[in-house]
Amino acid sequence: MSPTTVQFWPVADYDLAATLECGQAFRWVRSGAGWESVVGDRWVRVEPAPGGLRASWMGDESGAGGLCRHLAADEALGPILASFPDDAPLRAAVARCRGLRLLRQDPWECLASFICSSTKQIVQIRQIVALLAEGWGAEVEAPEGAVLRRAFPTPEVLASAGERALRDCKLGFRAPYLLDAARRLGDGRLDLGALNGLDTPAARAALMEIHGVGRKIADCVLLFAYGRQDAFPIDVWVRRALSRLYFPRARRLTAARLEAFSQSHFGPWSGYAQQYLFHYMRLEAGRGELSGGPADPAQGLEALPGAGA
DNA sequence: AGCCAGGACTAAT
DNA sequence: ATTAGTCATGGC
Repeated sequence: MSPTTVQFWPVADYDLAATLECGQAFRWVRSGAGWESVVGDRWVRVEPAPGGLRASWMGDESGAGGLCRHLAADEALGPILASFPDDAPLRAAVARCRGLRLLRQDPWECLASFICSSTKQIVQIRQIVALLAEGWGAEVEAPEGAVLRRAFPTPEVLASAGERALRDCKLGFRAPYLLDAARRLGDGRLDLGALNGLDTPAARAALMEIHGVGRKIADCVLLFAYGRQDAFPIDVWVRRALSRLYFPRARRLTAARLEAFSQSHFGPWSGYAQQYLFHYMRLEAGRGELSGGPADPAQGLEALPGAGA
């Protein structure tokens, strides 16, 4: 059995490695010259091709539009990068990972994944998400030799999973958090579709009603699943980037100060700028080792350009 | 062996 | 309104 549909999308400025391995999504695995995953209920493979991307998947052509939008291969990146403030940190970040794009993810999968993410390394988040899919995901049609063959579990099936079973997926103290989210979707206390009709502060507040979802995780969901560019997740890496690159002399930076700066400095595509800074910081500090992270994050940052340079 | 990880919650100032 | 302690787990 082999993929039944192959599609080419012409697109400039698309870096698959940066896009699929920058820590916004956790179910893409390298496969030869490309990557494979399960998007929705469809097994998918994507690889770079001259002048664009080549995608293949199981099933007919009906999924083409959705997959193209999911990958943000229908969006021109040039105007986005041109909107960034012309400062040294962003020039360096864009030079390092130009072609990184923000995916348009499924809200539930994104929310559940980032609930699993708190104080976890990206490699561990990937492992947790894989265990959840193996345990409760529906099988999908996949070619011979495919690594991923299950969809991400629905909220209904996870709501019925016991906390004990979830803890066995390395979730630890996050297990009841994930259960709370799944149950709120199941009984209608939270409607992820309805968030589209809310402004970002209201949508953020709705997400933060979930036990285990604070400002940072809510902003990840708003940016990665809802495309809200006014969501600017500040985690340890982004905090490090803002402190080191934009406030090198400040002794103590409050969260409120960083938030105000993030909202005022980066322009209409600030969410994109955030992800460029995040990925750039990890590339530099980790010297290319994306999965494990650096032994000493403080090392190797002296050469990074600051805003005043 | 000790520190860190795409945090958030709770209780105590 | 800030701050410390706590929560699992694994990589380095």
